[in-house]
Amino acid sequence: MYAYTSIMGALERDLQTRNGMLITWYEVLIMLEQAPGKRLTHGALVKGVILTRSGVTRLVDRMVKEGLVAREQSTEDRRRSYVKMTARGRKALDDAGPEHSHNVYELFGRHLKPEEAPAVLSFLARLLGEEDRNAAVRRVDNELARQMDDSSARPEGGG
Amino acid sequence: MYAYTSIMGALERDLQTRNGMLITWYEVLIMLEQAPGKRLTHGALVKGVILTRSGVTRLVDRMVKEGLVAREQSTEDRRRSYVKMTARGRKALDDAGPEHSHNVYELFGRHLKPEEAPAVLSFLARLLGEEDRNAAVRRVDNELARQMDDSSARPEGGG
DNA sequence: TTTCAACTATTGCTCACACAACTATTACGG
DNA sequence: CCGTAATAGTTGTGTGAGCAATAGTTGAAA
Repeated sequence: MYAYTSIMGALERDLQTRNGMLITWYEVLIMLEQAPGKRLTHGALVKGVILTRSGVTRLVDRMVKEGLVAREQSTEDRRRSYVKMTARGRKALDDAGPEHSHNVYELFGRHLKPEEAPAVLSFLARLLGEEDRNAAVRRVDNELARQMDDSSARPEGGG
Repeated sequence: MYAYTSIMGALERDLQTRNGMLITWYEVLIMLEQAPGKRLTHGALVKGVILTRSGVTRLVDRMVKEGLVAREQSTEDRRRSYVKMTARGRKALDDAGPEHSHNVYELFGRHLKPEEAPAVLSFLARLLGEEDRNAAVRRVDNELARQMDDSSARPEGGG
């Protein structure tokens, strides 16, 4: 078990470096896309991504530098600053999507047999359900389910 | 799914910071304990821990500094240096063991229903089986199984 | 209005890690 | 024996992250 988490960390690292797109960036872009108004505060990102406030500040810094997102101060509450996707970010997301799905499939979906899926998914859901990461869990669940579908429809794993 | 790996990373971080004992240190100590002659080369550690050579060098550096392990040059091959557990490391391992088991149980075992265990474990085994981390996988499997036993015998999760 | 607490984001500092270049040693082929 | 490759470990450098301290903003109470 001590190895369990380390291994997951390693897989995460694999995912990060396989393409140019880092998984954290991808996560942020996905969150922004799904957000009402296509924008989120740092605080909202902190809840969705597994980072501290400072981590989010710097993550957003890097993404701004790459032109993927832009900051925009809130007019109602000047403590807040919204993070918005740029056209460039939009494009990056579109480009990375298929590749990312492919990686996910390669790493996970390919090994997840249909008859195991319910057990694995419900285990993961319970595992994470008690944390304040419910949104993330739901997304995991959704995407894994989608991967399962894809894997039968298109065994090459693209998407 | 993009969230999946990040979440695992977060859990890893939890495990690391919950006690004084970092999970990587614990892993090294466990490996040393199980090793024939209670000693391992850096190379062997690289295979077991999820780190590069340089990472292991520095990890061992830190552990040496804390007095948990000691380096010892091989006489047959002077490129090699063995890492050996010290008495202090031995004690640290004994102290951390129960706490660690408790954490593992809290984080994982508690959520793993017996009827789900086979699916979850075999999924994880396949997931990781193709990598060159077979040893780690086997340990995961063993320890998870043990956790399952413990959880029925002593629901408080101690070890 | 001033003051104070709560909140949002940023910055300084340090850490653990990867990558790549390096040193030292050993194995192999001539 | 010498030179070349292969191996084991170390070190320089850069990066992403957390923690703690900080600045600025808001709301509420005196």
